[in-house]
Amino acid sequence: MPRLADRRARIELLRAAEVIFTERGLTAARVEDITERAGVSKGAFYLHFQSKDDCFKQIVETFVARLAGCVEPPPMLMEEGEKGSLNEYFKRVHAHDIEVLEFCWQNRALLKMMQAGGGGAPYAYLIDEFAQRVERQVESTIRYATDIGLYRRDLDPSVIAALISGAFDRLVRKLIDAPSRPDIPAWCAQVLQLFAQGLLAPEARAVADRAVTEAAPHSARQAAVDPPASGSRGERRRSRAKPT
Amino acid sequence: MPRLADRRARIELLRAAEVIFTERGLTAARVEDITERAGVSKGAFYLHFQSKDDCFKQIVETFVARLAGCVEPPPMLMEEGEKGSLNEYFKRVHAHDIEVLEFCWQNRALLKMMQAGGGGAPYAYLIDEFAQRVERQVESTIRYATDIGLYRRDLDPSVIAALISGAFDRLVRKLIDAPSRPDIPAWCAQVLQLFAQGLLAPEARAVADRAVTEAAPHSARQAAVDPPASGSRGERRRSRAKPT
Amino acid sequence: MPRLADRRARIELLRAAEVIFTERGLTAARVEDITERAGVSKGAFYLHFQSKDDCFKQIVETFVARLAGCVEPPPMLMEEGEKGSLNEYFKRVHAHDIEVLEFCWQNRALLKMMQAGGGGAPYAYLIDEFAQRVERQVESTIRYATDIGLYRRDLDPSVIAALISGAFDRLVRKLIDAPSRPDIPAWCAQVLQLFAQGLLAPEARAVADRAVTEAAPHSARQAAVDPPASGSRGERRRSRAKPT
Amino acid sequence: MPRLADRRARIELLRAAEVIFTERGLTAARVEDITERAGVSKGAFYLHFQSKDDCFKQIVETFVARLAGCVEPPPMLMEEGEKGSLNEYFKRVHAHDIEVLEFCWQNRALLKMMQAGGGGAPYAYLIDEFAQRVERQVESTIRYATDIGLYRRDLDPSVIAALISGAFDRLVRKLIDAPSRPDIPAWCAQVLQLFAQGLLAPEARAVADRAVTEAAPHSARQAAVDPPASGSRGERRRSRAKPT
DNA sequence: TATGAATGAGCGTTCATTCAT
DNA sequence: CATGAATGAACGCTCATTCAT
Repeated sequence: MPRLADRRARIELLRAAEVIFTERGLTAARVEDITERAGVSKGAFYLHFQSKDDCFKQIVETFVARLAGCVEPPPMLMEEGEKGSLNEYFKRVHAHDIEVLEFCWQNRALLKMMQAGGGGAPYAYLIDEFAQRVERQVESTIRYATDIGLYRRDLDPSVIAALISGAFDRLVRKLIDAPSRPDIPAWCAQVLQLFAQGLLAPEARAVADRAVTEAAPHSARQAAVDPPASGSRGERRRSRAKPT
Repeated sequence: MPRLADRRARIELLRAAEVIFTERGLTAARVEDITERAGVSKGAFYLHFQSKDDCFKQIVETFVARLAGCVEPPPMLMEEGEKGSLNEYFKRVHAHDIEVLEFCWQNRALLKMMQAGGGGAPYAYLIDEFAQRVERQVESTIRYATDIGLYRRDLDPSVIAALISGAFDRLVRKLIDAPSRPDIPAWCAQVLQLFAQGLLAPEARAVADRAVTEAAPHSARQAAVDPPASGSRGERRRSRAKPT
Repeated sequence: MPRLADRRARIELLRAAEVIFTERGLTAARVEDITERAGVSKGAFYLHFQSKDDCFKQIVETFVARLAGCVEPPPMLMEEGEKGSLNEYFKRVHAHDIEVLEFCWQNRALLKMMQAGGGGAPYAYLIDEFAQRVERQVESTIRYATDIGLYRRDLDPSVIAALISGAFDRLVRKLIDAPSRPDIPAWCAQVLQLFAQGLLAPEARAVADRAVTEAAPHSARQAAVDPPASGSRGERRRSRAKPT
Repeated sequence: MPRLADRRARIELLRAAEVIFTERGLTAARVEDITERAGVSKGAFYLHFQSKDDCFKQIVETFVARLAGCVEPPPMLMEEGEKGSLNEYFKRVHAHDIEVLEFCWQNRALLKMMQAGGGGAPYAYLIDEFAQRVERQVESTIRYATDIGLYRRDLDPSVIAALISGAFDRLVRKLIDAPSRPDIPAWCAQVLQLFAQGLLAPEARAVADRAVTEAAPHSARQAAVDPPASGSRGERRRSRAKPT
């Protein structure tokens, strides 16, 4: 038998590549930087990847797929109705937001690379595509909520979707740039707080009142100060993670 | 003082460099691409710039400075008070937003490059710095508005600032990716509509009611449908343009 | 104006490339060997050639074309007939052979490279093609001469063409390997002497008698010994210069 | 003594190497190509050969030795004299030619490689050396035949030897490029036919008449047409198999 | 012995920068 | 000032060879 395939090599290479691509971008990253960091020879790189581009693509595509899987979970839209269900819905949204941010936190190195536009033009599409997919997702949710009378009718779903997903995007950036793990649930509560009011139709506001606050009560940081403050909320499918 | 020939060459080079850097990023852009496009010799490039990096830096720094100048204009914070002044304030904010977006539209090529992370890691700081400056600006505005009782107290200014500037950032991206000039005032109206409700304190909402809708009445796209929809608003100092 | 294009560079590169390719073959030759020898930088090589292969191809193709031009000259086939014309024909053939060998002598470096199979498989076709073209040329001449009764009918033109062109090929090799310029006319006379007898039909031999000896009288080396020896000849159009 | 597995591997490697070297030449052939084709591991290659060059050398030297053994067999020069012996001699010569061509046909793959200059300059000597050895052999035979009055005195043995061995060389090339086994005896008959006339001294021609035709009667292709055609022959020791 | 993963020297090519004109 | 030929450091990738298993 040949020398046992060093299973660590591939993993070390991927880890090193993530870091190097993150630090320098695709073009400026040198294969040798990666192999040096991985502690393997230059040749070993080509045992695992066809080319530098291939390595980059593998990393990014794999990650985008995972990220999409994490973000996408159709947020089981609210089944209109009783106050209780709205409350439940907010809870689910909040939980999902937390999940997404947790995932981003775990993968902050890669996200940084992608945000840094690491691949240059030829790979930017991967990132833009993802961002747009999320944006469209948000948009369709808004349309639905508007149709059932939950959201205000004077909102342009396409513009609002951009604003919401952009907001969430920035939150992710803030997250991955944080030196130490922030209070993610609190952040997510802020997201709910901010958008609930802006989105809900006047009628809904009355009904949904409190729902938001109840859904995200642990708002650690900003101390659930003002109980009367909130207002309901019906959605906010913010998601977003994308970068660049 | 250099001759005319000089200035022409320099300008052509800068224009060409913008395009090439935009298309390929700093590393992948070749000096020859730039000089070819500019219609000058390769040597001429070094008559005007110390190096490729220098050229890139000049372009980006100049632009960031201009952008900052455009965005910054002290937001003449509201001088608390009468309803009228709040209305006035919203009008000013709206006008300013439009100005910023117009500027971005004019310079969309450069913005694209910057968003694409064109310079790679070594220059990302330029962009991040700008983004952070805007974010801090928004944050301090929020703090002020909170202090004077205009904004809800249960908001974490740092998180909210991120969300707002991220939202605006994404709007700018949407703008510069648009194939043809969109209805910028309408977009800005949407921004006001969305955030006003979420930010204002319950007390203020009553007072400021309508102010938003009045401030941005031409909301072309989303047809100022729902009059009762809005609510006042006190701020939103979002701005932001940054990328990457 | 830019530095004057060093017209010598290209020429030096071609000369150096000839030598290096000759010494090592296409694959083993290093671009740096060539540029070093030419006294220019490695980069300069790519100012004149697209790639190493391109350089090789240029050299070989150019040369093959010139060689073909030199060899081809339709040998104005004999217009059957009187002894005199046959004599004339031999003279022309002899003169043409000399011309071809002279050309080969002038370009012996290149020929060596080609004979050495310098280009490896991917370029061998250039050489084989040339060899085959010449062989077919010889073959059709033989057929013609056989048809008009000049050559023996018991010869297989395809086999004989191979033998004759192979013989000439080897002569060329001997020539280009010679340390100093040999007596080319004498060599060519030998060619005539050898093949005339073997090719001519018995009838023609009587008629053509002497023609060969008269056509190439200066047979320096082998001292025109035996006048009665020879016999006429009607052909020998072998030519050929070499392949692979 | 190595085991069976050994021998099998070695043989497979040699067979594969022959093919690969033939197809690509020494430099361009990759060890992996060879081991893949042989169905063994890359490491196995170095169990049998010191290096790629060593493998190439072994193949070529072995083959050249075998080829030399096949070609060389002193052609038991004619023992001057009676007509009968001349006839016999031609028969032996013809038989030997056939043998050589048969050998070449069997080993056409290797011959192709060698002709293609497979080894590049560093190994061309192997081939050139062989060609020269054959040429010298032919030359000395010619001298001998000239001395005993069999051949014309006006031939330059060195030049004629080149022509004859070159002719035979080309015949071998034609042979090994043939898609299917040609009529080797017929080809050899052509060789005799062509050179007999050109080489024999006038005196000998009368004596030896017919000998050639009788020696190679099966001249299938060119149908032993012309009985009066030939003339005797005393030599032709051409052989030769190839060079670079 | 056989395997094939690992190594690293080596080479083709690119391109920022220089400089003779 | 302008030009573009020349330079050479740098980098992606290949592949002969080694060696742990």
